[in-house]
Amino acid sequence: MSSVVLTYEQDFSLDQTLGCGQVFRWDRDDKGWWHGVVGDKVIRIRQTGNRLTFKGASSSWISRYFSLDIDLHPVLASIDRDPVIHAAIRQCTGLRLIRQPVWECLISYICSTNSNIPMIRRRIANIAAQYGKEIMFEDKRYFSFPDPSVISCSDEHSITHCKLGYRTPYVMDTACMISDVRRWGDTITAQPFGEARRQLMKFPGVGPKAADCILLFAFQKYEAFPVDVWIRRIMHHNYIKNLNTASALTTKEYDSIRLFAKSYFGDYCGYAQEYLYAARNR
DNA sequence: ATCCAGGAAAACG
DNA sequence: CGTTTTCATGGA
Repeated sequence: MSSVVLTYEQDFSLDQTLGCGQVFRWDRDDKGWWHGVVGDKVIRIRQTGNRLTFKGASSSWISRYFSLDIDLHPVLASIDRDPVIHAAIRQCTGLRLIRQPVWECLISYICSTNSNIPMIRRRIANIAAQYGKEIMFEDKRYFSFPDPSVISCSDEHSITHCKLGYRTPYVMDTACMISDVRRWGDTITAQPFGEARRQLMKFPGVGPKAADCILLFAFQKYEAFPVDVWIRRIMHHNYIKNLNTASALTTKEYDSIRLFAKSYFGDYCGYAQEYLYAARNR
């Protein structure tokens, strides 16, 4: 078991960060221990005050995954522009955007459409149990998230156990597109925001919302501002009064919301989005 | 039964 | 081009 002591500048909350809905493979027990699978690692971690205690990964890995290397104060100061976002920041103190593995994040948000978080979690767990490698950790079984080639080479029948619904062909076809491209994520990382977004949206099942989530959670492109039904409501209620929320969210309205957010909150509007989302109704 | 959930694609005018 | 319908699943 290793531990690191957080400095004041790091201002980190493990519970806020893992519980806000940005990631789907972590669970918290009643004693405050979190267990999660990231890549082929199983990690056990807990926070007591300013100390993180964990096993399953190195200190440098933990620091990078949870973005502890980023000074949060100037980020939050830049988005803290009004009482609404200010209250959300105070309510969710220590929430950080983590660095997710890109391939798993891509599939996760393809699986997220028109669903609630428990359903998304179940689908991803099903995919890992069906195709991942078994990992024993403290006498319990966990499953890594499978590589693209494992899914693309599988038969059509086995994936039906994952209960992906109409998303099944999206996941299969995306796996096929990725499986023969080595380190495809590097090409996305190298692109500026707009071009990276367009390239992500070429994958079947990836529209504006999924692309923005992937850019934010896996590629650290903090100018992304994902607009889901919750964020749309929050923005309508607090920032943009003349939205017609009775009808479906069109591409034009989606862009008007995210571009407003970009100009209003600035280059870290993605952080504003996540604080507003995390503070939605708790 | 009806509606909703971190939407996207296809079909329709 | 913008708008409407369909898609599969499970919980409330």
